[in-house]
Amino acid sequence: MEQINSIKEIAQMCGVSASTVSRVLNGKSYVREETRQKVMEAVRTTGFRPNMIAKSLKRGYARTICLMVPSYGNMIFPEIMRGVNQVARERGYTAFFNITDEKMENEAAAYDQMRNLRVAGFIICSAIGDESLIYQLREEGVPLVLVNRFQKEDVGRLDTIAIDNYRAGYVSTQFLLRAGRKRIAIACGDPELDLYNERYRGYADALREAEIEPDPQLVLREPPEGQDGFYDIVKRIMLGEDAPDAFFATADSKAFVIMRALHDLKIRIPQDVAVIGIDNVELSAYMEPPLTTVAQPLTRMGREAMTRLLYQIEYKKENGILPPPENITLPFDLLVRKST
Amino acid sequence: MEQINSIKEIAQMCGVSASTVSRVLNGKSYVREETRQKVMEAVRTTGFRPNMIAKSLKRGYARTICLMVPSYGNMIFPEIMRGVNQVARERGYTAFFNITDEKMENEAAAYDQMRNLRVAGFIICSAIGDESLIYQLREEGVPLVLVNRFQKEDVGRLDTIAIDNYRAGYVSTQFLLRAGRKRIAIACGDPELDLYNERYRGYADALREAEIEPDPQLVLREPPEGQDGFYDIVKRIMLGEDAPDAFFATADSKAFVIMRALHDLKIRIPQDVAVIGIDNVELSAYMEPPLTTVAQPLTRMGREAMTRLLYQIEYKKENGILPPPENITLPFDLLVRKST
DNA sequence: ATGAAAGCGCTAACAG
DNA sequence: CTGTTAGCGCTTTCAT
Repeated sequence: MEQINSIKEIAQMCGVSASTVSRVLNGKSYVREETRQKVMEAVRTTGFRPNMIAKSLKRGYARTICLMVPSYGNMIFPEIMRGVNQVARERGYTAFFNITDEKMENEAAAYDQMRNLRVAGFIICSAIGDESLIYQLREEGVPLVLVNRFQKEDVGRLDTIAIDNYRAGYVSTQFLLRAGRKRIAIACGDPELDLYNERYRGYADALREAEIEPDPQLVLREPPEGQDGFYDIVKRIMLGEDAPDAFFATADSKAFVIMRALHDLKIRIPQDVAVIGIDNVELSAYMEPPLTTVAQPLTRMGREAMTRLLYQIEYKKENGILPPPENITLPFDLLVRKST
Repeated sequence: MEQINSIKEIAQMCGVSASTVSRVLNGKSYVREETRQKVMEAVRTTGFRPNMIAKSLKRGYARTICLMVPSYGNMIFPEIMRGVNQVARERGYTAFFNITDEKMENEAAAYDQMRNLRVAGFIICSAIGDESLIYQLREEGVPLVLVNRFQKEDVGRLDTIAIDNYRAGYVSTQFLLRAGRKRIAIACGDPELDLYNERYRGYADALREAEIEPDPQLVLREPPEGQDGFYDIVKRIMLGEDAPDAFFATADSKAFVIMRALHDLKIRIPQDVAVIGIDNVELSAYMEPPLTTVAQPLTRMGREAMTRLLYQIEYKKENGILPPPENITLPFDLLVRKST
């Protein structure tokens, strides 16, 4: 059983033409049952593998997509990847990944390389910075979906998937308030990421609604070169006057750092200070105490993103253009655990 | 600036032949500087993208590789992926990923699909179970590297990368012993995974060397359907007589569960019971208390795996066959933190 | 129902 | 230094 690498060789074995083999393999056209059997048999015994590269060349694009991920930092991306991968597999697609390490130059290089590979589309958790590359893609008619990270201006112009980050911030803060917390600090994320600004807005609004004016002292921003992120900041603020009695971390990963600092200060959670996060990455439940958090449906986000991307791809094939952008907002869950 | 999709169109624009354009693009052959300029100019202004699919078809395989990952469960895989991705990018390759969710059927399907895509090779963290598929690949001359998960029999037959798991188990246990712990329980991993058996062997040998006969009571095995893994087991053993004074978790993820159980029992770590893990995933440092662990160089493992895979690919191109297998053992570090 | 031929975009002899 | 030709494996008219 030597290496058979082409439809043509199968054809010769069966005494038919390559087109016939192609037809039985794709089942698109009628073939006499007898020849069909014969071909199938040859395919089976030789272990023939259809060459997807050749198919892609003919088709003009590959049944592959690219997933762009900024980092593995806060552990939300593996779960998104998982969802993407599931749907891709179900639909005969394969996913490339690119971890950009939060560098736009890496992301740009990846777009280039991926487009040369004629991927059918992109699922993007973009590095922080300029979005013009993404608009350029869209203008050129490249199917793409932004997950989680996008700007307000993108709504209506690009396809997006996320939770309602404003609500998430609002709900978390309100929950803390209702639990009787008065001085709630917020650990903000990068202000270049709109999702964090939204979460802040929700926080501020919840506070005002409770007739508390947000205290600038309690609005914590990560230092640019922040090795340990909020660690030092938390220590400082807790040692000062008017220390907060709760922290709203705009991401679980930030909550972990905060809890670390609190533990090191021998401050009890939640008796002295409550902590709430957003994400619900897997390990949140294993923190001490287990972290109360707003759960994002991460794997589902990946699934929906891939599903939507495939819709775009198919729509474009039929209509020649991308469908109007759709902005999907997924529901979230407040998971009350022991840190509040 | 209309869409230019082929070298041929560039050629026409410049009044040269396609081969000339190919030559300047690949810089493999001499071209008159003047024509070179002209072509480059045309390429630049048209935004021409060389079609990698066509190149792959010509070459016979694609400059892509496939990374097979069983799950995102214990968080070691994202870091491996990162290393793979880095080297791939440096070397003009792109990586597909497949998350098999620990199901061999998914893995098998992925091998098929990937081979149809003519990937140049595989980096494999295999699902638990039959390895015959992998041997079949090797026999067919497919470049591949196993990372972390492999059997003793694979050594000398397949390319592998891992730490010395026996030593890791030995060192962890010895460390606990030297810290004065007497009754050290071990949380074993799936016995189908040799790396866990090795870690166990190291544990047992360290114990014997200290003239302690391993107590079967203290050898903890995860129940097959273990939702919460070791959670219940730890609770039970701690409540019984002769409770252990230390836990050696054969993976950080297991240590997290153990610590959770201990906290819930109000048992103090490390005063009452010490805990040590293996892996050093990012969050280990944020546990309460921070987890002492044997650090695997995960990103480096990914880098080395990709590097080795590329070596295999190149070797095979030159010699027609795979190089003799190499088994790479990477050094690890004992990171002493507060849980011991 | 099937075959012949052309072509997807590129590279690699082979000529000149 | 450059052009011509053939072919990588497959699909797709267009005939028959």
